[in-house]
Amino acid sequence: MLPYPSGDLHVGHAKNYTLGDAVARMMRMRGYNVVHPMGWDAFGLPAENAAIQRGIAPETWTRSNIANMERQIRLMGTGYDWSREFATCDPEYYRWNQWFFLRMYERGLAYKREAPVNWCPVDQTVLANEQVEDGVCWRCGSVVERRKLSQWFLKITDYADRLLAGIEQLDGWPARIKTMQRNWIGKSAGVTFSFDVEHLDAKVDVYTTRVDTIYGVTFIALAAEHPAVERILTALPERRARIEGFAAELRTKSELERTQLMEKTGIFSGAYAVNPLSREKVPIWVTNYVLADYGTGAVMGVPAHDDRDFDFARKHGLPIAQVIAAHADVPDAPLTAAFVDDGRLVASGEFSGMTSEHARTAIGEKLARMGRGAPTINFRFRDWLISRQRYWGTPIPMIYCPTDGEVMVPDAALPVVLPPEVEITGQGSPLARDPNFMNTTCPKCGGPAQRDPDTMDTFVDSSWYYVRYLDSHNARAPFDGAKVSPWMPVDQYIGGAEHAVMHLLYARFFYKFMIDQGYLSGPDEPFTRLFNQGTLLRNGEKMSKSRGNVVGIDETVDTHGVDAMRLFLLKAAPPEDSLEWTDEGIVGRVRFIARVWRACEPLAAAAGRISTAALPEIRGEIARELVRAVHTALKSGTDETVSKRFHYNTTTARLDELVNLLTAATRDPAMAGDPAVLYTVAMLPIVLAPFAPHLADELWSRMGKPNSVHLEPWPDADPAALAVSTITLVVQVNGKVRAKIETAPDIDEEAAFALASAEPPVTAQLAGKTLRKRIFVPGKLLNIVAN
RNA sequence: GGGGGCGUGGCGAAAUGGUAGACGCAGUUGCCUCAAAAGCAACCGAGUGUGAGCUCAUCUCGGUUCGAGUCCGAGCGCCCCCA
Repeated sequence: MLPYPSGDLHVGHAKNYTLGDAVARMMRMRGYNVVHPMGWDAFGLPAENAAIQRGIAPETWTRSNIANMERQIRLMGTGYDWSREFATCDPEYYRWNQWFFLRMYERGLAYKREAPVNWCPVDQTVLANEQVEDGVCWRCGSVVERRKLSQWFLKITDYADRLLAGIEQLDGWPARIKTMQRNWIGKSAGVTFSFDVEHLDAKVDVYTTRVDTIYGVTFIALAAEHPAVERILTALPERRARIEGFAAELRTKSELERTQLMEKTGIFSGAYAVNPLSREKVPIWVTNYVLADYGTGAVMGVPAHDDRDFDFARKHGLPIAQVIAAHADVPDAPLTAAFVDDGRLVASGEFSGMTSEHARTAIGEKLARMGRGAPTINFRFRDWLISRQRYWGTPIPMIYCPTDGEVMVPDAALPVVLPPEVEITGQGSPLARDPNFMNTTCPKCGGPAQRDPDTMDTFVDSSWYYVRYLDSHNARAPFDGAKVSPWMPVDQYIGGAEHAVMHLLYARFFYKFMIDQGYLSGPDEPFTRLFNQGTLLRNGEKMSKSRGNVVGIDETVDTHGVDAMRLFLLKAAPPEDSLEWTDEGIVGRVRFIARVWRACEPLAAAAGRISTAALPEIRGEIARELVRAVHTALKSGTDETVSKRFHYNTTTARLDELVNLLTAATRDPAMAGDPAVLYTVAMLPIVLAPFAPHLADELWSRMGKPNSVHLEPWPDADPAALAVSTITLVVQVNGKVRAKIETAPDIDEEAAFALASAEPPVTAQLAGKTLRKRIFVPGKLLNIVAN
């Protein structure tokens, strides 16, 4: 885990930690070597906001939050290995962010370019595409603006094919996360080809996946920022004022407004393009719904076969030419909506009559022979923009020299340390205002030079931390490949679905890079299994500070105790579901703990003297049921862990049944001193250990055991203990239950039928009917079919 | 619009083609107590019957099957992702 140290934890956080802790404890008890580390994703905006609002230095604020959160996480009884702890704001950690950046720079995977970027006006910084959700900032929710700035990017698109192909190997990941990643990467196969602009020595490249609709092009839509716009305006100066006005208005709009909210509008540029196949002249429009940095920034408008183009053509009175039909004949009725399915080509010259699929190949080849186009693979996602105009992050280790230009900070000069005393106002880049930081010397020529004033996206920090945990204190390298490789990949990753296309994509990219560079060896996917936890709700809403519905860990532990909190979080719902917090529900777990205590504590000393290596002597039915309940609970815990289903809500139900039986037995004078009772008391701490670690260890110590119960193995259930002497055989007539017979588990069909035939309800149902068939499920059911 | 998931008592849920509602919360009753709390015990889907029981019941309608909460198809509703 690498949580953000927000300061004060609520029971929603506890839900996540509790499941991981139960799994880790269970695996450890089952004999595995488990690394279960904890550290801090410590850089990020809230620390700067605290500095602005309360005048506390980001480092001070962060360190005090870490201290408090560590206290709370320890309070929860989690078994983390604290010797591996680090915070990403430690220079010993972030120097390796800088080191990775430089290695990527050397290989052309980190580059600087001016581009229209997402700008959050509230957080005063740029955002990566993954961090813009429905056009708003993922962190503060304000509408994101477009700005053109010079920024650092990591070339994640170089890994697009491998990131996509790798998803197929991730059998242990939820299908929905894999689908989200596939959609985000958004690979499409199409054709890029060019239209000539009439009377101008200019071309407009378009990319399309539907080149089969090329004869239906009735206009070309350009982004306002497209370079051809300027060429056209130079040739047609009388249009300049209107088009520049339109473009200027657009620049202030966000991507969200332009692509989804605003009506699709545009303005005729005055120029025409020539369809390379049909030689038809089509008008070129400047529009608001084509984005400059997506594809080629130009779209061929095919109103008959694209929804957006259809809307646009309707509004501006452009022709709608149908060139694909469900059948091979030309339709006579005009379209009332775009026909977006594949079909047969009509009115498409030599290609008429072909299927869409066939035509896409044929037309693509023709355009290629004409030297006008080429098949193109396009990806929806773009390179990862990592520059942030903020203070509390990893400084970008680059220097700008008037003579030598862009120069890397030499490895020996790392880390570039964040200066402690910087004024943070929330306006502009804080580091840019600090001359002591900014002014440096060029590593090449020794002359005066400037540092990069930006810091890295904090998702860089979390892209490789899981490897650092395996060699946390290495001062010479991010980690020693020989030391970490045997442990990687991570067997079980637990987290929420909110990371589907941010952290989980970045981390996969980073890991592939690390494998490629030989920093460590093994398969190039970092997380074998991923488990998505459901969210914790309160009054039907996600628990969060901003909604004001938080239930704190400290107050919950004060009132009800840690183990009760853990047990409730595990019991109330399966872990992948959302869970509604109720103050009444936890009371049930407090009662459970009290019942365990009342039943076990008086017998602990005696129980501590018996051996649990073998099953106890069974002296009666109560004893048999008790021992069976112990092993049923063991089996449930094992099954849920081995299957990776982690439905410990059902395991806690088995614990309830066990304790209910034990309570009854301890109140029964006939059971006083019974070996099965003592055996149950002795085994209970073991089956409780992963879930209620404090209660388990306290009982264990009352049993006189010198070591912790958490060093004990979790035994496999003993089949002899699970065996039953009688079963309930269900008797059905025509599929309906008519009788239940207590009988021996190994009863055969004939004997079962004989018994069933003696049951009055069965006889009544069979009266006057002919037997057709018998279905016998040994040990379970007999179904008699008759009519 | 496309793709995916979900729909079970008053509530959280269980049941991976074989007794629907385990376990817990809330509730009802009894024991204990001067009394209350706690604890312990019993009940706790609906209808009907004195009762053993019978009938109905897992969003709706179909289908497959000896048997469907579970598998298949259509619809309704909610949630998520992509447009």
